[in-house]
Amino acid sequence: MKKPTSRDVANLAGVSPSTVSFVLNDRKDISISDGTRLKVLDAAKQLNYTPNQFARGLKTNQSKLIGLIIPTITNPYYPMLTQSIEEYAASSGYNILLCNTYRKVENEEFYLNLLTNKSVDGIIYGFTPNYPQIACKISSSIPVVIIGEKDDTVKISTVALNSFMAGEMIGQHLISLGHKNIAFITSPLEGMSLSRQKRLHGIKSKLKEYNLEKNLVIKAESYENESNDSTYEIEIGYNLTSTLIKETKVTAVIGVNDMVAFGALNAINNMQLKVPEDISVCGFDNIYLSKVIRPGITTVDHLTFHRSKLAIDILINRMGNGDEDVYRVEYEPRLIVRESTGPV
DNA sequence: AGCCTCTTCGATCCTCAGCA
DNA sequence: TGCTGAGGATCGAAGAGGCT
Repeated sequence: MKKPTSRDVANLAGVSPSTVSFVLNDRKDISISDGTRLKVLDAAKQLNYTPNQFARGLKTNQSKLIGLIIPTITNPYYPMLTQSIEEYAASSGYNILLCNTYRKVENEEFYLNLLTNKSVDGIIYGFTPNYPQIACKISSSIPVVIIGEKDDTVKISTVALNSFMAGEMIGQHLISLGHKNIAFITSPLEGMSLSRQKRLHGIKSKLKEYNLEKNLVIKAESYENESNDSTYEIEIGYNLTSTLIKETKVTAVIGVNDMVAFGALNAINNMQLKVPEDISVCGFDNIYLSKVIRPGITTVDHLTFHRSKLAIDILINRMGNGDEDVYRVEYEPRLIVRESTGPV
């Protein structure tokens, strides 16, 4: 069975292929009689015709595809990001090609090359690139926008979140509740995780303001153990918190993200302690689960939808109008206080 | 064998002819 | 003169076929 083409539609309707193109693309600058228009639409419906996107791209030099690169799908933050990007891109007539790097540099490079070969119209990074040199090189031929950390050395438009401020917000919140012994638990801090480091710096800076910096306990999983298992981050939170409670007298635990905070919550519950009466727990990202579980997790919202929308707008502006400017937009995070944090 | 030219795929769009 | 719609060039890559 051969897929019907515009020529088949034209033959059935008794018009030329160009007339089919005018009608189906609803060209306002060309007048077509209502009778011809109806004949074309009927023929297209009868044949169940859909335009061949590759052929269209051949002529227009547009694939209407945007490549979205994310580091993992196991953390619900990234599906949330993907969904908001997909929805907004669709409303502008674009489709998304999703690439999951599993936080591996070689996968990132592979997908960048794949997306270039697939002739996508633009690329969105859902995180700060681990390979900025390659991303910069590709951005000279394909529009690229990063939804990640602000980095002035990278000449790519970036829609960032102030992770330092996010850390400060959490720190200030816990201090205002009277917490003096605070722990920060995290997946590996080495190498690639700029946002993890900035969150920590923000927390440190706020504690320093109150002369509490020395009280901060930092527990990080080692880089060698980083995995793509779907429960990996929850396990880190669980294991690090279990050790923490045995070894120290912390009254508040900050997870590097909500998933790690979930693990902390489980560990505390398992040790017959109460959240927040015995230990307060908070995280970052404001994923939907942090609102659903009990107690709800105090966290920092990333304004994911707004940032996704802006990233697509910047990308489409460059794809459509050839806008060469490099934009660096930084959003201020929002603290979301829920039941998992309380007074000491 | 190696190189070059032509053809093919399907949709789009510019140009132009026919007609009222 | 304006409306309508046909003809054909064009896009990029791959394969076929011809020539040296």
